[in-house]
Amino acid sequence: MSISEEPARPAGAAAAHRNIPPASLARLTIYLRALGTMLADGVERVSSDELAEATGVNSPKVRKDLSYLGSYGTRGVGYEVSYLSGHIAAALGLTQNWRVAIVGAGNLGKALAGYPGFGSRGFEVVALLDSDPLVVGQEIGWLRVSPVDVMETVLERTRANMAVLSVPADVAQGLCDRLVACGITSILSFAPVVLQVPDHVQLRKVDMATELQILAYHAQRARVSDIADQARARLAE
Amino acid sequence: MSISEEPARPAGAAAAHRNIPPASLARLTIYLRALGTMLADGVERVSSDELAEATGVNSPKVRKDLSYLGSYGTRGVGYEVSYLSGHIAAALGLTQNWRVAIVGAGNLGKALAGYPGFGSRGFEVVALLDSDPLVVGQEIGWLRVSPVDVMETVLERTRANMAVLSVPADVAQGLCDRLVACGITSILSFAPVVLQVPDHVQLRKVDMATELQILAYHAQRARVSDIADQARARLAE
DNA sequence: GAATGTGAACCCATTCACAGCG
DNA sequence: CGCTGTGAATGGGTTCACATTC
Repeated sequence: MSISEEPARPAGAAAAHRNIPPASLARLTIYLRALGTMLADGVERVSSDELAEATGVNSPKVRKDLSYLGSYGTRGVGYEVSYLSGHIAAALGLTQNWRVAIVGAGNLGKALAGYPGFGSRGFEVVALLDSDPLVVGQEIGWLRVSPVDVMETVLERTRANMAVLSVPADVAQGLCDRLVACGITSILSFAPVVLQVPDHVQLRKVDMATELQILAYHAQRARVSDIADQARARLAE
Repeated sequence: MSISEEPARPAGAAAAHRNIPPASLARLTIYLRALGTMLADGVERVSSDELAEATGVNSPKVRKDLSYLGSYGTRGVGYEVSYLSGHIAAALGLTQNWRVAIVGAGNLGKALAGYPGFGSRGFEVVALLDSDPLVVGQEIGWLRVSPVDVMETVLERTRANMAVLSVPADVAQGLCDRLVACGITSILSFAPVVLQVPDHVQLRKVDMATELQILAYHAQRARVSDIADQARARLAE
């Protein structure tokens, strides 16, 4: 609850303007990354055209997306990189620190724990959990893998407020339930199953099988079209 | 080209009905997985309601999605699991075998190579490539890691027709270009950068940073709403 | 002059209700 | 009678043009 509802905000709320459409939200994270590299390169100003070029979207879309946050540009000039970057980060809620627990320290969990852009933007991995006795106790980066048995204790001690599930499909729902019971309300799952969570919990899924199958569909279509093209070409002779 | 065009198909094409809307396409892969586990459980028939329940969508949506493939259900009864499963697989182009090259054999690449549901549905990992001399030569599953230097040779020998990019951001575009030059037209990238590819290449991106930031946005909004709720509650007293 | 910000038009996706069929 | 399949209505996202501002 309280998500997806918009009960006529009493106005005057500091950050968090009107709610951002999901499609725009996803793109804002991309703009943010592009702005980050520009900032690192010492670029000071950017136009919607340039930002569009860098992120692979078109410029009206960029402007519309940015307009959901408010007017942070200068007409005739463009956007100041650091200023815009800061405002997007604030709108996304990246000014506070998010403490992430990674459940499942297999290859995927290890890869995620070592993910560079992770620590940077307000995210910190505070716990790594696994059920395998051979993995428990291993040091990954600055962290030691804890046993999942004591997940509840670890989550409380580390005050984690987000979780990543990188475990096999058959144990995902059980662990997900335990995370929810611990009060975690933001979960990113890599497990190839549909997970059930209460309404107040935000669950996002990354699914490689889905992605590959979508690619397969398009590749197949391209092949079929090619064959059709060839057939037409032959007929045209 | 030839993708996203629909030049009045001359009718009579075997598989590949009219093109499936992207949103439906993504869900079809989920139905397919659910049907797979049902099949394994010996379930023979399923209704749109049950399939909806299992996949977390609503039943009219399920029916509409399935209707894009044609009429494979029986009114008053439901769908035969194996029959429907087969038709979805065919529509997605999973009847042929896709040979996937994984570029980048770090933790992520290794995790992907070992991904279980991978080999199952028409996908086979045929090559694993890395630039690190310490990683090259390692055996992961049934595969030996090859040096990226000879990527072109390996791709040709293995007749790979799909690629997964699991490499750091700064080398992703270069490797992507080389994949395209090799004739690869389907690429799944895990690198946190915007990649430029020609129109005829299908590129999909999985981006953990984006996912976490979207979660952060919602979590922050929930928090803000909660505070607002509390304020309202206090005022109401 | 140049580029932002936005209302209006357009297009795709979801929802709904119900006709059609076993 | 039950459940599928689908047109029609609704809602959200994208595109476009242009008024607006520096």
